[in-house]
Amino acid sequence: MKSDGNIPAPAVRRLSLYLRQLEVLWGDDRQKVSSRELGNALRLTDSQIRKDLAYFGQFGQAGVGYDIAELTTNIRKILGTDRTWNVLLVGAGNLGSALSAYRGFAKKGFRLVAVFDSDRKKVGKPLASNPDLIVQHIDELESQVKQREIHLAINAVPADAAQQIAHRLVKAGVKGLFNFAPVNLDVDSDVAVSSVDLAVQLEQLSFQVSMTQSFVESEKTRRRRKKQ
Amino acid sequence: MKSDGNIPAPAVRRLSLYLRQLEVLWGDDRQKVSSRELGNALRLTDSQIRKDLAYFGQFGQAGVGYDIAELTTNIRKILGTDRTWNVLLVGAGNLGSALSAYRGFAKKGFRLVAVFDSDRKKVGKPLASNPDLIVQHIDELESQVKQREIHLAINAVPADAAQQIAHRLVKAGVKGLFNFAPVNLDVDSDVAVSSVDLAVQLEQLSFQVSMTQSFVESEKTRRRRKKQ
DNA sequence: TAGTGTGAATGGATTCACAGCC
DNA sequence: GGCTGTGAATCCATTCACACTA
Repeated sequence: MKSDGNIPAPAVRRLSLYLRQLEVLWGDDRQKVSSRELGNALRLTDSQIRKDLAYFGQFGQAGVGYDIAELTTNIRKILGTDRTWNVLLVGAGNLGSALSAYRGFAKKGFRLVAVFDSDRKKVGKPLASNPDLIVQHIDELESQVKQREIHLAINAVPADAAQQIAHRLVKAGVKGLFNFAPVNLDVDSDVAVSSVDLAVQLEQLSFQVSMTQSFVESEKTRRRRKKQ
Repeated sequence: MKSDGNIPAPAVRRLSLYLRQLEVLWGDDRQKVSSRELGNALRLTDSQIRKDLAYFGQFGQAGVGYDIAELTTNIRKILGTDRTWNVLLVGAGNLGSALSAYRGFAKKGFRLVAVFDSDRKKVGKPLASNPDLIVQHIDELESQVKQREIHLAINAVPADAAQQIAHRLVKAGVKGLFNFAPVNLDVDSDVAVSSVDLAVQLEQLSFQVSMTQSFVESEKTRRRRKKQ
């Protein structure tokens, strides 16, 4: 594998999509795939896929394409998912609870090993949506991170607590934060943060829908109808 | 407001972040803010913020900055969130259920008005995490979309059903899809799609964490310790 | 012939730098 | 003096086009 000669972030994001598609092809018992075919499936150009992969090494065979099993293995290595990651969850509310039940994580090698909450009423009880996990009090956080070698955390606490929890997680030694609170987390530069703001996603849809001419027109006629 | 003279997608994404920060400032009873100050809070350059806003109009005052209330109103208009959007949810599983309870949507003017599932055991019952909503059978989808003027949908069904549901939603008249399934949805080009793949987000963290030298080093010594 | 890997060309987005305004 | 709005310059990502290989 090539060394990190400054790889574009968009390329890394697409790597995950390539992997997802390769897993589909693998399930279809396919052996080889070309950049063209991958591109068609993902609505990307073939040259982009070749360029992205070339950042990391030479995985293809001219005239043949890429070996699906081999490329899958290689992308997993690149993404660091050729191992199991222990993950902890902070926040046993609705969202946290749902995330703990999400099967997709385990499929990719992410193992949820601990759940924390500050609410004493929840502590000591199993999670409804995943009874294997007993909620621990947030003050157990630091010791558990060390004992169980946890490097990744999902932060599913309310917005007003998110920054403080992030700080504690980082101080405890967590290296990557998956943040659901609608705030910009401030952390050391050697800690990775990936944020999903659910409301922002809907806002983006709102923008795109509002832009499309067909929608604008239909809204106009709707309002005309109402006035009458 | 300027007409759509081809606006960069990244600029639109940042608009949501500006809005989020403006709401914080508004809560602090602030009147004005400069691009510099906004930039510091969001870790962006001041010129980027000015350029982004300039795509849509002239909202600032030289020497003074931007009026917080005014800019907030303007960005809401741009994003199309100066109105209420009716939203439906498909999939009353763990994730869908959690999403239905998420307060953040309502705060931004997104009103969840219907929930659908194919499981007859769930139909007719209220959602545990949001008892105001009664789960309807998926076959009610088409009529409800029309009757209740629903333009946005959250798709929280399993991966193998996601494409089929997306197709039905679009055919029923939904114009924007918020997709949680780990698949590339194929829809008409006038329909907006915004996808969040939770496992992909963790994969990206895994990559970033694996890259940092400090992590690589600590893993090496950990393995050494284990061998002894 | 089919398809990769990659330098060169293009296209976009970000930053710079400054005129103009409060 | 402080700050916006914006062309120009720079930086980065994507696409093109083709030499090369199986």
